[in-house]
Amino acid sequence: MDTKKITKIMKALSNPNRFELFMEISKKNQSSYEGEECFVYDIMEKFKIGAPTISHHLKELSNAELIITERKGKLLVARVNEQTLKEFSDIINLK
Amino acid sequence: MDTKKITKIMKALSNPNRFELFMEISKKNQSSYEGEECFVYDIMEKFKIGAPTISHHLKELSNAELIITERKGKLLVARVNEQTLKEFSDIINLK
DNA sequence: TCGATAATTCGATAGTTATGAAATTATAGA
DNA sequence: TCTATAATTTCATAACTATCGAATTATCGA
Repeated sequence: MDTKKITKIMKALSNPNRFELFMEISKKNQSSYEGEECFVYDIMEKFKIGAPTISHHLKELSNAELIITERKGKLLVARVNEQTLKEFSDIINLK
Repeated sequence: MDTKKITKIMKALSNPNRFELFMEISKKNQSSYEGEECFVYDIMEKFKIGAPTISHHLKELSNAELIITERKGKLLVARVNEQTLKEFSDIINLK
């Protein structure tokens, strides 16, 4: 994981709303939520920001490969990209 | 460590030049360099950016409490704030 | 196929940021 | 006190970003 990739992840998580959004997706991915799916529409209601902005933030998280999104009918399902997260935390620990 | 603090650190490390600057400071803090001090002036020559920009980046890293700076005569010494780095990596690992 | 709902795209805007040139400040040595 | 060097501050600017309203697209159910 090179500087470009790392800083892209950092930037994706540097906006408070986007960070909280990621945390929310991450939380829903926990085992305690097993079986349930993380629909962005549900999450969205927790935030005070509009749909276009959510869409923009999701794209940023997706571009940084922090999440993987998939459409289920009308709804969007998001889940954490464990691979990226692992590589990222490994690097942070090195320092 | 709350969202505001975390995202401030993320932002501080989201600029490639600033990230490399931090890594350089971090590297000089390793045990293999023990005894030597990390003078910003020395580091600066490795980067293609000017002194005012370095100054700006150092302030950002300092504001995020990622580094601690101290003046030694004409030169500036920088070292990693281990406390912040530890708290930060703990949080990244949680996710 | 039509209407409703979820999501995205487009266009605009206010705010932020990285950068450098020029000026200023701090410090050490002569 | 003068000079040279290291660092910071100030100012300007180009580029980027978060956000929203409006328009558009995708999908499902009737």
